[in-house]
Amino acid sequence: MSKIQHRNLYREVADRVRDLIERGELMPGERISEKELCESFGVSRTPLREALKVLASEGLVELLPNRGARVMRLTLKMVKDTYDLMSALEGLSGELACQHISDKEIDKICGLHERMLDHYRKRELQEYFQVNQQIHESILAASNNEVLQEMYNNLSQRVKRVRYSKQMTDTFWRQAVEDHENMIAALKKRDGPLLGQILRDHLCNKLEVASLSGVIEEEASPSAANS
Amino acid sequence: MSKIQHRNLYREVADRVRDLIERGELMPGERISEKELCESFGVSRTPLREALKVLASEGLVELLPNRGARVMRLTLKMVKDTYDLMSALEGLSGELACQHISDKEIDKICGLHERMLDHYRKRELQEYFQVNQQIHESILAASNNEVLQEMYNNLSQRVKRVRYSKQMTDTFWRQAVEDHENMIAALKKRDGPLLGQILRDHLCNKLEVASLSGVIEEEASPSAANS
DNA sequence: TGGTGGTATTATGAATTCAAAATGCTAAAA
DNA sequence: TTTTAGCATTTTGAATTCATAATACCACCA
Repeated sequence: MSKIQHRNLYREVADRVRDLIERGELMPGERISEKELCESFGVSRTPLREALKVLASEGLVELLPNRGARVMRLTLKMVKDTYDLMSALEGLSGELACQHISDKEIDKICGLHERMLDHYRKRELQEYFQVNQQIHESILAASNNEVLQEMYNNLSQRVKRVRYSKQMTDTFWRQAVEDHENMIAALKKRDGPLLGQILRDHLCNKLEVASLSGVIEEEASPSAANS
Repeated sequence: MSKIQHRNLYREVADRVRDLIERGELMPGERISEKELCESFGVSRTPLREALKVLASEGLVELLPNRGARVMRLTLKMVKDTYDLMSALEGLSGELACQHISDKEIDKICGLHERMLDHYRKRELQEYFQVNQQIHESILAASNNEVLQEMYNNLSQRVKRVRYSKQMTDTFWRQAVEDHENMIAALKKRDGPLLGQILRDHLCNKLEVASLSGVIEEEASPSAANS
């Protein structure tokens, strides 16, 4: 029996705004007009304002007192810092996963790994990333630590909108796949410390950061803030 | 020149409620009556409700749709999970600190370390914990990663109210001090991976968890929820 | 006596209203 | 021509009001 979802308006609104930010319809630094959004959602200002408060404490939105809200702007440093954090959390997730994971779950992840290898061999970058992400998500889920999952998802949400333009060089890609081979081995042995180490050092995140150096505006470029 | 603090009511209110929770004037599971709090703060319901939304997404408060707010109840598992997370974050903070920390800051931490040792020798538990905490905070600050600091502080806030009744056995205490000796050594060498490792495994957190097993109600004991 | 149904009360959710701050515009002065 | 003062407009902050869901209470019935 599935739970009855008492959805309040402010939750609904928060989800919608989150979505707008994620898909880039609200750009970083862009002013969020309460009036405009209220009209497009067909709600009054109260639930919208409540939603904005929530999004602010999630780090997606910036509230300037008496001057409204704007989509949080990501500096290169913030993104780097966030990825560092995510690596550490992934490390922990691996360590914990080894303590809790069932044989069946390991099998499932191995299956994903095989599929990933397949996409690697066929050089299907898009599909590769997708399965790759599923593997990391599975490990995170196996950690059996909900606080960890909540935090990781929050961080991931923050940087989601800059997740594109991942150009893999051949050497990087090979190294990443090698990391995954080692991960699977550690997982099968249920060697938590080892899996943790591998995940913390896994260069997938590091790579993304590296490839970002051009994509994000560095520090406050005042012009980008306006309108 | 210090920034002008445009403090909105909802921030003020959130701080006040956070404080009430931290100091145990609002107990876990206790119903939060909007009317009552509004009257005691002398504000209308709007800013209070906004504050509650924020506190909810900070994990301090639980919002039951159409049924009001209550102080988040901590299960033993949640606290354990949170401490696991905090250890991982401390590990990261150590790793990063080694990359950024100045000689002067290292000196400062060494000074704190000496003071801590002194309290250890004199068996001044209270003072020991205080200086101990300052050391960890200094390392966190030296990490130069604000996202990390924000997240650590949030987690710390969540479990603050169960931070008491730390009874140290002699062996534990000695081990903890030994850890600190190694930490200082790693810090002086600026050996990030080593300091990270030590901090992740530092049994201070593990100890606290262990000592909690009796303190917190395990899982939903329905009676504790009411009134 | 225990349980069910229905009404009254209370508390929450959301819209509206009122107040205050910020912004934009025009005009006057340096 | 540029700057600044002052007013009008817009936008945000907070209180109030209205609507709706939850709770408490009581009578009625088995």
